[in-house]
Amino acid sequence: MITTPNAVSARKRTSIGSRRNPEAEAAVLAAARELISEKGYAGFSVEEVARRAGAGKTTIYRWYPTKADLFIAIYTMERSTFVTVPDVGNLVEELVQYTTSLWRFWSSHPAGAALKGLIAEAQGTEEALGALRDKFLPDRTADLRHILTSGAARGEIRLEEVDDKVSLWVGFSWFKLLIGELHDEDAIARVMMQIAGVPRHVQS
Amino acid sequence: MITTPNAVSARKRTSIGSRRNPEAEAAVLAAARELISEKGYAGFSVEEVARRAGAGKTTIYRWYPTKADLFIAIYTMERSTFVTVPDVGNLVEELVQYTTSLWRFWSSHPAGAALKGLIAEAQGTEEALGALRDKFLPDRTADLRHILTSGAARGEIRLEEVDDKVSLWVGFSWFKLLIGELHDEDAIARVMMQIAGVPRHVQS
Amino acid sequence: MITTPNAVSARKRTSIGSRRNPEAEAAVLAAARELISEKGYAGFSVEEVARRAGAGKTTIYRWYPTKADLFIAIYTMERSTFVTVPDVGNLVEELVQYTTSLWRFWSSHPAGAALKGLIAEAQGTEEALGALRDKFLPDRTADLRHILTSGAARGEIRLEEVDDKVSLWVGFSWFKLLIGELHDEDAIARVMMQIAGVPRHVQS
Amino acid sequence: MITTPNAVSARKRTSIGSRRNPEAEAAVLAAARELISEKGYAGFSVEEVARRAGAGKTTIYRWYPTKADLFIAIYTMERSTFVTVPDVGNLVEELVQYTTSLWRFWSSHPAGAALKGLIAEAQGTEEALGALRDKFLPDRTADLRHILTSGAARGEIRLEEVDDKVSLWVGFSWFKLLIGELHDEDAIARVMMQIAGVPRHVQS
DNA sequence: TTCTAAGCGAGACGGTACGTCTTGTCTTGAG
DNA sequence: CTCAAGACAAGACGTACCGTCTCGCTTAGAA
Repeated sequence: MITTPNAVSARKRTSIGSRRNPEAEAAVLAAARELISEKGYAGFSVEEVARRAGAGKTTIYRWYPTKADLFIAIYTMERSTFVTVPDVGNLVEELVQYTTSLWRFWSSHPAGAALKGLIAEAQGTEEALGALRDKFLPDRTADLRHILTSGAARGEIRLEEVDDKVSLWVGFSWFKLLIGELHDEDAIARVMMQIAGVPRHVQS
Repeated sequence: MITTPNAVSARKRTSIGSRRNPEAEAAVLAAARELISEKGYAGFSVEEVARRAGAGKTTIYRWYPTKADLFIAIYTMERSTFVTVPDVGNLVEELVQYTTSLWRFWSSHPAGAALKGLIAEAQGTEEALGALRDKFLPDRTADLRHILTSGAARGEIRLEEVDDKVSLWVGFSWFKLLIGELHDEDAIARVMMQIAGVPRHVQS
Repeated sequence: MITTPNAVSARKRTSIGSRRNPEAEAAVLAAARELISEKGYAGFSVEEVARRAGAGKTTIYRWYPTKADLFIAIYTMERSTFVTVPDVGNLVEELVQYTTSLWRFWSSHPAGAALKGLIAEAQGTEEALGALRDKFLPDRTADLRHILTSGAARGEIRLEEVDDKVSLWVGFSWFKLLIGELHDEDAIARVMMQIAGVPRHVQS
Repeated sequence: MITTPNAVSARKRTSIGSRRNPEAEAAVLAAARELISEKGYAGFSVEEVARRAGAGKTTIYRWYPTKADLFIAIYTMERSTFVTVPDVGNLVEELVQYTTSLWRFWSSHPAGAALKGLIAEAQGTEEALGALRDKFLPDRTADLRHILTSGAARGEIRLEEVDDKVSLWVGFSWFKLLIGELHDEDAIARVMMQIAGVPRHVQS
């Protein structure tokens, strides 16, 4: 495999003293992002990232001791930019908007592949599982939890249900992500009503 | 690495002519089962399975061209024996029983690890994804679909909702499996009510 | 196969930075030497060399992209030490001494097996053939050529004959090596006279 | 690799009872011949021969316990047809003609590759070496020996020299074969004079 | 200023696994 | 007893990554 030098990899980068070189960090992340969007989770390797970024493997391992950390970093890179939290005062509507924007984010950015990689990685090592469950999940579901809690405050659902609804929502979205059915956006509206607990006769 | 001979590996097995040797097949499956329950998805390799089973790698690849196929085989080995489909005439109750028995199956047998491995593998290769989505999933959700369809026949839910409820249920269960929270059996009852769509005031 | 640790394999060797570790190189060569003298050309595998040397296969392939290169390295390791170029001012005498010392070298060191391996390997792959013909042969026949050229300078043979005599000599020596008749040292004197072109009546 | 079925492989051949089926034998030899001329010594495998010939591997191993035996069979198949023993009453001339015809035979038929394979194989196993030295060589040098003996009878060389000259001749020819220089036919005349021992002043 | 501490690229190192290939043995079932 | 077919154990092939290590360089800030 020939190293594909590109705009990203500023060649002949070097140390800028006894602290991190943000250029190097950016190059690594960009290369990782590029690689995972090109080849997916398979075909993603630290070796190749280093090659493309023109970085030493050590440099990468210094910042991201685990592949999971790297995936999280790729994921986090852009998430906040693209996914917005709607505030329309209606639970189902908010869930639908939020889910739709997230699924589109997963589809259109390396983020989807990165999350798949993170989940897959978590099945392999205990640390990765910990990172996923205890660090990634709480952070990434904060918005969702906020939406649900607001709904509860408005009386649309009960507060005790929030946790379970989070699990349901995450499970459903991951499932669609993992089996590659993010294109099925029609399901979103139907399932969000279900999760929000809208009575049957209203759902027609 | 010294080969660890064990009960499983009937030594000095050989060909029984121009068709499969069931002994060899059994030894391979047993070794695979054992290995995945010991070391999990990481640390599972065809190489090691062959070593333990006293089988040639070719033999394994002959039957299971993909790791995914092997995971499915391990999973299928015992599933039917352990997971039974309840028939009590009440949707929530049936879902709770079914889910509980499945979660316990995942927890107590290599099956859980095998399924995690299958899902992880599916993130890596296109074939594995196909096997998971188009072969494994339809088969393995048939029982669930039956439970839901029966409930619809009794008028507990509407028939059009079945597909989405299957997705919700699978998503939820996979999620708990993937983040290692199968021990949280209390959630089952609450979430099954939610999935079944039992009105809020009844859920108390 | 249980790894047989031996004197050769300095355990727990590691990198010494971004350049070759001569210790590792030595261990590989020693293991290869040992292996070929033990098991011959068949039974020589990079895998086993790596095992014995306590080296990664990659390490070996890094230096010796082809088995042929490895054979050449083994051969070259000691050749110069053991085979000396005589200088007695008489062509036949020099050829006899040189041939005898070379045959004994082939008999008593892994070198013989290595050369046989190199020749056999060259029948299999084009690169090996190239290495043998264009790299190995010219180098290794330089001494012989020198002996013959000196003889020509003294008028014992004609200069135009040197190339053919080299071919004759190499052919004869390889032949004896390849069919395992290096013990037949009596033939040396007779054949060297023939190659040198000593008239028949003198040969009695 | 896709099996290339061809005219050679009589499909759906079967046993003709309790003795060898000459059709099968022919198919095996033809396939072997074809294979070695196509891919050379490397890329020659019993497996592939069986595939092409539509023969069972067992069948091949029954007749040719060693690869060497198979090579000899391929070689012998055509040798007698193509190489003729000249009889012109002049040693050098006979040697030149004989050598030329043999080199051309090696170049233009699978025979050359087969002989290279046989020699290479002989470096690997003791049986192959035995077959080469004790069975193949005496047979195949009978003609040459006859030529030389006749020359001795005519007084051109001495009878005691025959053995050494055979070695010289075989060594030289093998050498040219093994390093792939059979095209160098000019060398033949010069070297045959040398082997025949024609005095220098005549060689001009 | 000089020294120290860390970051950085490069890439060698011992390993492990991959999926393919070949070897020589074995058995069946048909003839 | 022969044959085609092909399963089987074994293990080598050459490639790809893993995560660790050391080198030799660069720079910033502490002494």
